[in-house]
Amino acid sequence: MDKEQTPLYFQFFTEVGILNQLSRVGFEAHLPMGITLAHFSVLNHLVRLGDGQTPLQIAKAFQLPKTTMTHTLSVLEKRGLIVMRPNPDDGRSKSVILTELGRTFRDDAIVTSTPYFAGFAAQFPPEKLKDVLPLLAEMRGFLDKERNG
Amino acid sequence: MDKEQTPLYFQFFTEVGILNQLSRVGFEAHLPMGITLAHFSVLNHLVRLGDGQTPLQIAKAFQLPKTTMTHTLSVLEKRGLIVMRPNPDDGRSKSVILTELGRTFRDDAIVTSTPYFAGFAAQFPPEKLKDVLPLLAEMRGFLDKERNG
DNA sequence: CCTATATAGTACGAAATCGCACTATTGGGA
DNA sequence: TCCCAATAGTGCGATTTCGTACTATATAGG
Repeated sequence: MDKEQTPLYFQFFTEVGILNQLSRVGFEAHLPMGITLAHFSVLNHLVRLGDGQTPLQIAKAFQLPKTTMTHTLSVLEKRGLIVMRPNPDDGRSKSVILTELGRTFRDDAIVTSTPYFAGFAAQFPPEKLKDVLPLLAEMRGFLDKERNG
Repeated sequence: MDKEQTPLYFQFFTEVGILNQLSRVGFEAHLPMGITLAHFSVLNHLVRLGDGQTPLQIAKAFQLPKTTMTHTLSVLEKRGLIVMRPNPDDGRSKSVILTELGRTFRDDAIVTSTPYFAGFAAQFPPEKLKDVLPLLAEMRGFLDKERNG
């Protein structure tokens, strides 16, 4: 790699970090007090891909350490948004199940945050996102592969 | 906004979050134990834009709360990478100065992390980054503006 | 000049993040 | 069958993040 290019890559990841920071804070402003993006993301993930997954599967989906997921899930369970059942297929494992409250909570959060996304969408139409999403996903895949192998 | 589009925006910000997560962990693996991306970013910022800035200026540059920056700077000072001087122009404020150790530490970190970026650069050449950087910067600007007013 | 309001930084406490070490369980050989 | 290495989850402690409230200083308006 040309040495001159290094700052460009720093800048790119810095920009990604700030974008993440800003979008997180903006979105959390539309969530009920005490609910973080991490909490919502897990609920959303379970609704989209189906519940019954193990904590480790969820942790891997977000590229987070399993201890972080243990903590997040314990908060969600304390709030009655999920329940943790023993995994019938594996005695070491658990099965994360959405409660009815968790499901409606997720749906409500999407509704209340719609204005936030609408403002953003007015400025950045879907086509623009679709242009860059494949690249971001490819980068994610590359870094993921590099991390594991 | 078309309601059908909401998941696209969720997906976009989720992808940004995971990318941030992966790049942070990957980069921190090349930093000395106990040094985080947040620490390095501040040092890098001071080298690039010049030191003598106030804590609040730095916090704003990264869109972080000033209390977070107070903590980060206290760690950097404890490690001898910066010094905090009173700001001669404003008695309420401080002036963040790089030490020689801080400067060389930053330079060394860039060197040791070069292989990490080289692998990434081989897969994603500079042109690809330059294609998306303006859009990301525009998004950052929009969210920043929305946040403040 | 004086007062009120705004601003810079910090102390503090709560929550999130995460590495390490531990337990329980599994599953693949000897 | 019996190990034993690998895996899932958690307890614990250190660090980071960040909101609230506070102190000190600056600045504008009367």
